[in-house]
Amino acid sequence: MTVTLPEAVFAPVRSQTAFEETVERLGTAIKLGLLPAGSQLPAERELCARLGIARSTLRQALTALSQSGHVFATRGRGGGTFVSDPLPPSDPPSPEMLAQWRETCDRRLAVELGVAVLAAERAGRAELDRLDELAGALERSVEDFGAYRQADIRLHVGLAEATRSTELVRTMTEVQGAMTDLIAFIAHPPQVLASSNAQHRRLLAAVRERDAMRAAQAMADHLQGTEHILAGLLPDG
Amino acid sequence: MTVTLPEAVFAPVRSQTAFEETVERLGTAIKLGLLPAGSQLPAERELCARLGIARSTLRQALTALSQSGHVFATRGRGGGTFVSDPLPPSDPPSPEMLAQWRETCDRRLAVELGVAVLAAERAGRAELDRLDELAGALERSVEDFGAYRQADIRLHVGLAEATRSTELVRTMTEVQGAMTDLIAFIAHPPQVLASSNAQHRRLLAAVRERDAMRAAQAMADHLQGTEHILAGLLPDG
DNA sequence: GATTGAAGGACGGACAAGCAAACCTTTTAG
DNA sequence: CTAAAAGGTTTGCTTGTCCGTCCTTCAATC
Repeated sequence: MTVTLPEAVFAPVRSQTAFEETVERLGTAIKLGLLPAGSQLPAERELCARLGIARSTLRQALTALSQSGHVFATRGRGGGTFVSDPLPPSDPPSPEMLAQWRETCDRRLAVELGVAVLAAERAGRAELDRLDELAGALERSVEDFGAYRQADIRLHVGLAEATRSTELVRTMTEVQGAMTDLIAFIAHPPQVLASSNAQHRRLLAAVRERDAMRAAQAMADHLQGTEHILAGLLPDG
Repeated sequence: MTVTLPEAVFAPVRSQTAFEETVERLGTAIKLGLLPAGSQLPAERELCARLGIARSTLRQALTALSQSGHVFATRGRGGGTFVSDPLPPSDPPSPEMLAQWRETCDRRLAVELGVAVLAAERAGRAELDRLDELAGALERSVEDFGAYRQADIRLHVGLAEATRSTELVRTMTEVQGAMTDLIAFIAHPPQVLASSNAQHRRLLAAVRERDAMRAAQAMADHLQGTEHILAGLLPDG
């Protein structure tokens, strides 16, 4: 029996710098609305402690984010760093981004399936109620894709939080960021969003009944929608 | 509606150095048997090019791995760097490792479910046959846990390869490395391994029939075994 | 047996990232 | 008015990484 060596072992090592990772994390959180427009970030001295980086490194990141218009700072007592309102227009997805769309969808599938199953096992009553609320908000915004997308993200991230796995929450936000870049420029007629909502409800119902596999199935159906749309628009990844 | 801010946004930034990441990658590949004992690594000058790092950095990593006894080098023409045979005894899992066991299992669940579903969609005939072979090898080694574990890893990584997603393969090897550290010191009687084998067969059958959800279910059942064992032995994560 | 080429091994200079600890400037709450 | 709390600035140091060069070893080949 021959042993096929996965070439992934010798694939390039991607060592992100602390600066890059910070820009990525905060930038994504802002674009996803996890840090709402107008809200205040923790003070620099506190934030760098929380992130485990030096203040100068954090400031580099904040400078980058302020130059791209995602954030602004005011000085003096009572000042601070705030998320811009309104946010700057998002720029079109890069060619590299588009070339990797399938990998991105695959990662998303993995995270979301895992989250669906674990949430079904672990979600508490309060969390379920909150998720239902979010689904309600979602249904009320089928006419405004920006608002819809934001509520959608909250729902998915909320589901991840219900698993009580910080790692999954982190991955989920990362993946949602990548997906947002991909789908920002795709038309989403209200009918599509409505069917998406129906899938959300089925998903939440399955989670509430602690039926992990039905939740997984609902999630898979849900994700397939986006994937088919992308497959129609983009070349194979 | 209040917005719960995921504290994951401000969680510490972990910026691994290229050196650390290389040790981790090669070390894991060796421990998992992806780089078989006795096999030769690519020449340093080639390997550093493939990994996208400087030769001095690679040498740091190789020095570390040779000091830990995972690798040795011979000089001169026809020489090279080779995986040790036999491998050094693995050291017991660190307390931090054990404290994170649940997060590790959660990550594994996500990856493996995703892999199961995608493999069911995409696995080709040849790949399926190879996976069946691996399952056969697995069944022949229920008496020797070391051999069993190695074959098990090959099967799971092989499944990941069948998805044709390099990202999933990378994550799978990473997660399998973490799992190996966790379960190395847990007794696995042949009966347990036998029932594990039955689950493998069910999984592969579902994949062959392109029944994604049955594959997911089979995988979930399979993973639950380890998780229950760990839950019995370790405090809550 | 001499030569050659391919491999690991070692060193030094240049550069960039990151850290730490100050100190400066602005603004407002009290 | 003043103290406190925030962002803004500067400086020096440490460490990781890269690149290039040269050395050493030793089997294959002529």
